[in-house]
Amino acid sequence: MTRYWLFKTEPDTYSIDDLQDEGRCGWEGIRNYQARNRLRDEVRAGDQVLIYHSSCAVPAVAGLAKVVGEASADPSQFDPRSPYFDPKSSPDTPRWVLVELEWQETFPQQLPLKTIKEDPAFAEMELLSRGRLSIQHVPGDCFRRIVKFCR
DNA sequence: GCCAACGTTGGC
DNA sequence: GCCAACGTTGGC
Repeated sequence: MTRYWLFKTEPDTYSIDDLQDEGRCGWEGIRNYQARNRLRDEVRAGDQVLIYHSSCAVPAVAGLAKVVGEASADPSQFDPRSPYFDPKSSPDTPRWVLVELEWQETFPQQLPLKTIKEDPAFAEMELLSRGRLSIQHVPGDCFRRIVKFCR
């Protein structure tokens, strides 16, 4: 069963345009246990992922990607030069995982957080109740509404 | 840049 | 295992 997700990213660090340029990428740097557990236990190949830009002028849903690789050890946790380095993790028992994403669309029209907050149809979005969680579930009807709005 | 909300750490 | 202190996130 295809699931729908929203992954947050700071566009100054990695944006939907970067993903479009690269085509696909390992979604590295998730360092929160609840988000990690979702990546490891729930995110599956074929799932659809809305890419959300946070900590920027207009926080908004900016594009669409697809999961093409399921959870594996995030190499950045072992790299002392990476901002995501975790000295408490080891290759024997990796603490953090990543999934592989493939770019699908960079939306011509972004859907701002402001609009999501104002429209009762988006009341179930985790952006409203669990804004800090970086890997969020998206109800199917919300997903379809968002994609329709943004295209 | 502020600060509220939330997650993590570590002493007990 | 509790919880106070501390650190981080992210909208504004």
